[in-house]
Amino acid sequence: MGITIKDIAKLAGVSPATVSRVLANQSDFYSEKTAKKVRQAAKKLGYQKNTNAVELVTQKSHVLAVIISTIQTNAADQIINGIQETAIKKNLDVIILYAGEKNADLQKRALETVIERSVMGILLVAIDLDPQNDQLLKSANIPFLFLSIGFLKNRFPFISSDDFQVGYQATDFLLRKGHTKIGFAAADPETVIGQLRLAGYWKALSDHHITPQLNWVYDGEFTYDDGLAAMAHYTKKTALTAAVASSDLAAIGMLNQAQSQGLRIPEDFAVISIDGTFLCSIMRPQITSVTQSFHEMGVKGVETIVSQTRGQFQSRHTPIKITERQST
Amino acid sequence: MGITIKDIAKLAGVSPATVSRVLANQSDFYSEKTAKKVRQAAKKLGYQKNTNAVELVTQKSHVLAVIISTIQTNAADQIINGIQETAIKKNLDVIILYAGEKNADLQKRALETVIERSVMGILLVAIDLDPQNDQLLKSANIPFLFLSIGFLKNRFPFISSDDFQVGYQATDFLLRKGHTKIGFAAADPETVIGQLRLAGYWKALSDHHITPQLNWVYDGEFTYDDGLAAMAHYTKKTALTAAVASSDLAAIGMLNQAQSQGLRIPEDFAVISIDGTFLCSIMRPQITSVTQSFHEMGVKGVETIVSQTRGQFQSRHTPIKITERQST
DNA sequence: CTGTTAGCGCCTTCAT
DNA sequence: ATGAAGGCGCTAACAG
Repeated sequence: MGITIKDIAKLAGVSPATVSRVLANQSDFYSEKTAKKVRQAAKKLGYQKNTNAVELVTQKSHVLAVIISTIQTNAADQIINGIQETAIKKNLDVIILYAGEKNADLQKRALETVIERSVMGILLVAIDLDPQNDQLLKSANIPFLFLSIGFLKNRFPFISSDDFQVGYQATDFLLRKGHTKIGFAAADPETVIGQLRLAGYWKALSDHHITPQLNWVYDGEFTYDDGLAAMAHYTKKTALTAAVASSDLAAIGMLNQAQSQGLRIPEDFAVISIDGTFLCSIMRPQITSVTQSFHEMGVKGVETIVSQTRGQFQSRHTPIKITERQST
Repeated sequence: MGITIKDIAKLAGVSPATVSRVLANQSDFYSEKTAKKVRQAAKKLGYQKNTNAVELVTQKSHVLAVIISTIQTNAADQIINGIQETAIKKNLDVIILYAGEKNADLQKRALETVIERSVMGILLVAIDLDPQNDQLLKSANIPFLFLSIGFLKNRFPFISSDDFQVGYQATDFLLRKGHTKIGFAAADPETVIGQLRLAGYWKALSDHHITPQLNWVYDGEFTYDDGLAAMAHYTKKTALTAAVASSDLAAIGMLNQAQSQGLRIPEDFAVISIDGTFLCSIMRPQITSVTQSFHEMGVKGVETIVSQTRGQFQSRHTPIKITERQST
């Protein structure tokens, strides 16, 4: 294959060990003179270190793995940017693997890939881990952390928004705007996120002594099409004046459906979305949102992984805020 | 660290060599009986193979690396999906690395990371490689291919749309709609893509005996803000009735700017965008686009890499088509 | 400051 | 069908 330190050693007239020391910058273990010789030889030969060999012997890696579900919204980009920025500062290389959408096999495969390479840490972004993979993840003995998706009990450590608060504040905002008939659209009740947000929605309503009707909640899976369907349902079957959309894309679907039925936003119907990605600002009307701190999730995620090497991490919440735009 | 084949060998009462053969599924090299014993022991111990060791000795990898520039549009998602789907079929694992935006250092770092691990192939998606990294890429002796971004001379092999045709057909479409004063907005003249599309734009105009004025072309970098600025420029300084937007995001910027100035789309101003991602369908008005085959680029990219292991690949174009929507 | 030695975990001839 | 032995490229004591 390629050039090895032996080749360099020969050319520079030193031992492989010395070459290794120079190339690893183990300062104070060699003279500048030999160092120069070695570096020259390395460059001349076009040497590329063999990381497999290095990691095999050192039992260490400076690779941080990010396992991510198929991107639904652009939230993931922000998280990844946060990860990337922070990782660079810590001199870590990050590799990203896709694990599909609720696909246990792909999840397993991605996990195995990174575990077999004994990366120094694993960040799971927007991954709804299939329980059958729990053991695999745990037994790998590699620090890991979930981002963006939390858990009810203490299944695994995570960093996410406080999704109960997300649901609560979105609803509360609409309430304060004077709405009393408020829908909750396109969230997936099978996910922890969906459940928590729904609970927040209920609580906000109940705090205002409002009893939601059953069909105010229209389930979905956070998608554009779900938003479309939700709004069609609302206009046909309910007398709502506002709704919480489970994602930016769902909100866009709702807006488009509303528009095609001749509804004015926000006069006839107000929508607040959850996420607050750039989509909210480029749509017309611009979409009011509960804005999550995706970038910060990435930053904190890396910092947490780096901070310790063993043991469970403490789960945490990143801030959320209401960004008022034109759809409410 | 972890469990090794030696541990399994001991537990199963066989030699490490046998364990290796069983676990690598080298059929016909062992009896079913011992195989069963070995597999049982492996599972019981929670064995995870050490890929570093495997690749070190076999000098082979089944990891395909994707180096990608910071995502500007959602085109990259489609490419990655194509890559992922195809890679799975070929039993390859794919890892994705970010290389920032025109950042020679990050590019270099990403390249080194994957080269040092001697991946079996490198796909460079939307990467405008800094010339100082050319040598690194070439000398690594790893099959590679650029996706989505092409080159003028034969610098490197690539798969992309025919960007001259992209510019030509976008313009020609507007021409056939009856427009004679057509702008070309927000493309980066420093990129090959920008240059080719501009050339196509000119040619289409000249084929219709139209001489474009200098300020019909408004440079940018394919962004939303560039679209905004371009439209502001056009309405103030020109008498255009239509324009080609360099990307979906740029088109959205143009539309929003037009709307805020009270222009009707497409009656007062028509826009055709380049890319054709989902953004085109969720915007109102929906945006007519030159639609690229991003998914196919990913598929073909993997297939090409897998097809051979040495030598330069043949550059190719993937199809483009006009998708007419509401903005023209 | 530098060379020698002994592996890291695995695969792969070569024997048996 | 299985075991023993050597080595992939590199680092980390241990000597000097």
